[in-house]
Amino acid sequence: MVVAGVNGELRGKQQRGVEAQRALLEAAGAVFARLSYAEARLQDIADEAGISTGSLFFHLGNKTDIAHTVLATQQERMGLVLTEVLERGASTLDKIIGVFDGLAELVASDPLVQGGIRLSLQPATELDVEASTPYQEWVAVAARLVADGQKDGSVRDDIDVALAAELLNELFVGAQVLAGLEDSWQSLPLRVQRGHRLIRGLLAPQRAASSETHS
Amino acid sequence: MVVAGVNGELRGKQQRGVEAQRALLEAAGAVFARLSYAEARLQDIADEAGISTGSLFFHLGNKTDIAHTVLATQQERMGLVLTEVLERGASTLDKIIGVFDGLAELVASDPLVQGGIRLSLQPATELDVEASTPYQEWVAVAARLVADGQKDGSVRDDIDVALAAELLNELFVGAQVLAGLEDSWQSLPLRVQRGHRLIRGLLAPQRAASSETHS
Amino acid sequence: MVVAGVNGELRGKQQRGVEAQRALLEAAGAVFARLSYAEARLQDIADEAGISTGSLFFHLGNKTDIAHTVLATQQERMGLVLTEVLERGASTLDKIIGVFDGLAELVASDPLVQGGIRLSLQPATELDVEASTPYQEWVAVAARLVADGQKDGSVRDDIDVALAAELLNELFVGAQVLAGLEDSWQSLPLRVQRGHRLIRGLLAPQRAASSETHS
Amino acid sequence: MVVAGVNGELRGKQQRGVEAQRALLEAAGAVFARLSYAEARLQDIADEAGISTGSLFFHLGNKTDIAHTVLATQQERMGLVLTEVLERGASTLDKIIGVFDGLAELVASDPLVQGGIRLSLQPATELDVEASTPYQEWVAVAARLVADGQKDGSVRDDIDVALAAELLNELFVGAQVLAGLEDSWQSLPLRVQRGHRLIRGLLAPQRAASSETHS
DNA sequence: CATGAATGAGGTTTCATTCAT
DNA sequence: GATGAATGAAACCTCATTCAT
Repeated sequence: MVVAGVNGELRGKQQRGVEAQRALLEAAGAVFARLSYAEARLQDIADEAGISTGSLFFHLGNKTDIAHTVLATQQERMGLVLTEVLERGASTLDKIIGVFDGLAELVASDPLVQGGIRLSLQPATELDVEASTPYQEWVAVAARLVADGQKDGSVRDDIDVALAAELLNELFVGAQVLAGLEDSWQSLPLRVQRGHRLIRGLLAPQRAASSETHS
Repeated sequence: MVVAGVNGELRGKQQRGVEAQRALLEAAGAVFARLSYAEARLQDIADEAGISTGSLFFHLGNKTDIAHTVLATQQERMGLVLTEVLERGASTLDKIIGVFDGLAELVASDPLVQGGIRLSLQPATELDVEASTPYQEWVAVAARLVADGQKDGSVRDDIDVALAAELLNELFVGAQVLAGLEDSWQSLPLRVQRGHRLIRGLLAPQRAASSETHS
Repeated sequence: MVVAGVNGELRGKQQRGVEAQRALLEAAGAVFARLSYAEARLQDIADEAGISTGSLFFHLGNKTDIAHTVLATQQERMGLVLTEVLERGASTLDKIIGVFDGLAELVASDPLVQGGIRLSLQPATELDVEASTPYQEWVAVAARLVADGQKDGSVRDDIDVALAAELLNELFVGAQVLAGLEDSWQSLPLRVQRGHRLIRGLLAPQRAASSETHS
Repeated sequence: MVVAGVNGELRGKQQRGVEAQRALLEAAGAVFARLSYAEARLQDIADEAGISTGSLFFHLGNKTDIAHTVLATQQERMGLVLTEVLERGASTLDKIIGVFDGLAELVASDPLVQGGIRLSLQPATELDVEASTPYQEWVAVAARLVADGQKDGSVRDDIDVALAAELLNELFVGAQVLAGLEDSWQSLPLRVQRGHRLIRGLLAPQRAASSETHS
């Protein structure tokens, strides 16, 4: 059938284009993960992807366009982890910890996400503006979860929700940064795990006190 | 004495040189505080200091030299805060918190230190290597303090020293990074203060439990 | 006849090709009319024609090929106007003025001709050579017409034919250029009309003197 | 005297800078005189001036900056010719013709002015806006002169001032363009001289009719 | 010591042209 | 025939570094 042929061709070409774009993005993320925005050369990205700089421009546009797309994709993937964890049946406190673990796992295994993190931590004049806003969003997410936990009883009542959210965020960001410097995020899941006790101590109801945090 | 006179003159010249160098370093730090290493132009630093690029080279050398000197000076100043706090008569736990407060104050008020922080958080290929080691040193400092606290009884016994040191470091780094993004570190002292309760909850002996952390 | 059929088919195909080529040429002319040769991108032409760059090459070849074809077509169309006007029954002086009017009308209404004008007025290293020769041809045409006018009495005798031809050409070129800058040649017919009196004053026999040129 | 020395040095440096800038501008004008804006490479200009592209940027800035400066300098030089001619004691009609001659001489001998002309005749998207306005100014100048001529009697009364100014402009622009194509403006003074009779025929009072225009 | 003009390598971006589909 | 992804050369621009004054 001609129609089918045409469709197939179109899908084939689109498919190729989309795939190439995805591959290029991964390469870009990997480069931004190990070089600062200004230091990363488009040539590096093109080499990493095995294509020419001309094609790079064709598919992803500007250097700033590339960075923005990496950032957007990173947010998307982190958002996916969030929703996936939230769908699990568990106490809210367990979900909070699950989110940390899930994100740590994602960061440790996905170079594009690593690149996004590096980008969002830099003061790149060319990108700025929305670079820092994601962190505010994550604080909001944390606050919502803590409040939910208070409703279902898995988080103690006498806690300042905003403060707790801020501290959780600082802790995670600190772990991210240090893991990034130390071993390219390979140790992030471990670092997060080592923080479980502190988090439970901070959030869990008083019963047994926060003795878990301690050896 | 003639010799003394000559020495005095020399010292005067050296002095002048040192002062000029110090002023240039401050300018460099301020620039690195708002621009990434690769984005910062030597012209920017020269402009900020009100001198010519030629003089900049004469006094501070290479771009990498400049960055290294900024980093070294930052470490020096942070070290000064540390020793100063440790000399105070107080329980070790109070000293730990005092160090955090002192460093936060320093970071918030000293552009050169801000520049050093930015530099040490970047994956600048040209600098690297020793960039990340300072953080390990601070972890070691924290570990030593926690252990001291256990000896004088201001820190609970049943704690994993290394783990606690790591967590303290992560918390401080996270606060640093987020304060840097949010308002150029102006909010860092406040952020650190808001963490006091969590730290006491983590470290203080069990008596009243960690109820302080909560509102 | 089979042969005829084949021929017809071929002619049909050729016909289609020729039509497509013509449409593409119009698009090319329109682009060259508003962008300099070097600034005009083949992509612009393809977009204007609503086809792909690949097809553009198939039909029109090189960028230089395209420009040359536009120039040739422009000359062709201007030549058509010339022969058409010359076939009218009228005094030679009226024909001269008629040629000016006809060309002005053509330029104002035909984007391809506009493109050709722009191309022939540029010092495009890639094209050059023959770009300027057309103007010499038009001077020759003018000279021939002025001489003819002297023979049929519609042009005064005591005139330097070559000089008059040169001046007529300068006047027309000047009007073209200024109309092009001012409003994309929309005002060219008007500009030429406003020159009628000057031309008649220059060429017409002495009877009433050149009082017509004046208000 | 120290002050004198400092002043001398400053003036020396400034002097050098200004001279270098002037030399570069001349080179830029020469290049724009033979290549279209888009075709002219900064390398060409730097080569013509015997310096590096870096210095070119240092002294003249952007490519657009360079073009704008060339255009401004061209206008300035043409304005100088205008005022110089107008200061001569002569009838207004003679001044009008004197302006044409003076400008023709300038154009023929000054490569920077030639470059300015080429630039102002191109539809360079990057420059546009003020590129075409100079011509309107010259029409205004012509109109003023023609009106002045009517007052002192050197120009006939029964003439449409605006129309005459427009025609004079067209004639000069046409001569410019054709002389540029033919022999890089070397023939422009001659071309303008050959137009003297036509101009006098157009503007001079009726007495002897415009018989001068004719051989 | 200080200045700022000069350099040149290197980065980003553009675009004519080709070719597999 | 038609498409558009791919290429690579070349253009513009930036900036660390040097050096004559």
